[in-house]
Amino acid sequence: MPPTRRACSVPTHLTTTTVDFLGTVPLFSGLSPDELSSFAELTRERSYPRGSVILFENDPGDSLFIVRSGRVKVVLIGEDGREVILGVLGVGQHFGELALIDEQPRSAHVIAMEDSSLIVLRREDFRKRVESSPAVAWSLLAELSRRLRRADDKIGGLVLLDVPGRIARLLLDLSEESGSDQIEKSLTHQTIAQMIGASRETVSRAMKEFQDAGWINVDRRRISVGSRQSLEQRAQVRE
Amino acid sequence: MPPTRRACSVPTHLTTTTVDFLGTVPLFSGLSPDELSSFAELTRERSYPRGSVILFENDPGDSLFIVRSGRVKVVLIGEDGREVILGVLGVGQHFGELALIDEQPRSAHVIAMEDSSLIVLRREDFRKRVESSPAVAWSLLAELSRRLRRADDKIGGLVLLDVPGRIARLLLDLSEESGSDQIEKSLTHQTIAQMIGASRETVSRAMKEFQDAGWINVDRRRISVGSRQSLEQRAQVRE
DNA sequence: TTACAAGCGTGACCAAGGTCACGGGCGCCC
DNA sequence: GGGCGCCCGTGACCTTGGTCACGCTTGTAA
Repeated sequence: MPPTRRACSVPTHLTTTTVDFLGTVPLFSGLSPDELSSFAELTRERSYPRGSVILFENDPGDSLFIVRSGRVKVVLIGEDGREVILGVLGVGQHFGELALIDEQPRSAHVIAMEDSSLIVLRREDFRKRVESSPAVAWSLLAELSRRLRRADDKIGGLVLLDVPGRIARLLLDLSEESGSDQIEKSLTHQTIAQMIGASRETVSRAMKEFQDAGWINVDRRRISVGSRQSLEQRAQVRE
Repeated sequence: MPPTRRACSVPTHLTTTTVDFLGTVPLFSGLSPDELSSFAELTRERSYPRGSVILFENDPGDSLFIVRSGRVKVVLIGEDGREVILGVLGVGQHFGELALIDEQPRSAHVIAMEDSSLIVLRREDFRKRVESSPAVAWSLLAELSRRLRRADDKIGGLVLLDVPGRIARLLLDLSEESGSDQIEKSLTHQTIAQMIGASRETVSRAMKEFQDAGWINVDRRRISVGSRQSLEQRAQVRE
């Protein structure tokens, strides 16, 4: 699947379109055009080729990033090299707020999954904005809340569900996110495995069962949900 | 271990002491005495006996709670009855913000581990404060960040570490929290098991090994860390 | 077209850890 | 003091799922 590369945009700093783009970012919904453009001025744009590391765990880090194009993953890496994917962020989503709020070092690596272009904001600039604009503070709270819920969910899933259950839950989440039975992004079994804490092989076997049961359909690496209900049931704790 | 029950406080509404107490809560650090007392007026206080459920997962929920005395646990419960402890909150800590920020239903149960007394704030009252006081918004952001980091850590631990590793990490966290090698609260193996997603028996065996190795000392259910370094090493991924 | 790299399917094997079943210690309340 | 309720220690099993080792498919590049 080809990386979403637009003919137009190369690193040159195109202030006008940046403003427009920022207007579409949920974090900044509720800002007036004026506020938006004053924001946009503080902004830099950087591109990262697929596979490049955007930030490292334990770096001090003092910037906020917003995905302008492409897709990035947030991962933990064990010393043996195994990866755990904490999240996948697409266009309009942001990361790096934590280090920026509490001044702790970065808590995970972030890696570009496709060629990606990111908007960068420095701590002090961002901080001032947040403090002076309750709307931004509130969206930020809302976003962190959402992530915290997801994280807690994930913990619950890891402890209470077996691997097929976790896959079922993941698929339901993804389809909900895309708003249809189709899951937008094509995912490899390897990636799924890293998202739910399992091995590639086990995912393969479970996915096959789901297909055979008719709960999902897979066509050229694109998954769609057949029977939401069966999946939901499978995603429940059983005894 | 006896529940911390003070001779003084029964449900009567003692505004003065409430203000003093709120002043010690991290969430409200940075508020002027005036602001504090106007806050205190919006407040109710309730007591919960040990074991009682303070709030249920999926309840709509529109209040914020602050622990005034006692201790509560945040838990997920599978339909087979297994419990996962997401966190344990002590005096001065708060819960219930999420439902209050994003208006989603509660994401977990909260249960009193000891007889506890809680301060309750209603959504609208709290919301107004947050919006008008950047300091509170900022502490809230900081607290959510902290929790998010911990949650992500926990996810990493669940996927990358074996049971002894997770215990080691937990012990290190707890001792850090208490600021000494002694771990304040006495924990049963059962509780530890639920905190790290393991069975009581496995915890028993692992703890015994740690003792035999001299990494920890246990005296009448009170744990203290002997060799921090060995624990740290055990809490790393190994191959 | 061939060639090569990713990704997938599957079988065989193994081990971490869950489950069950006890027995024993310790504190508490009658 | 006797009984009861918790907690902990430990052995015997068994299941889930990780690991290894292949070989097959498919998509992409020369």
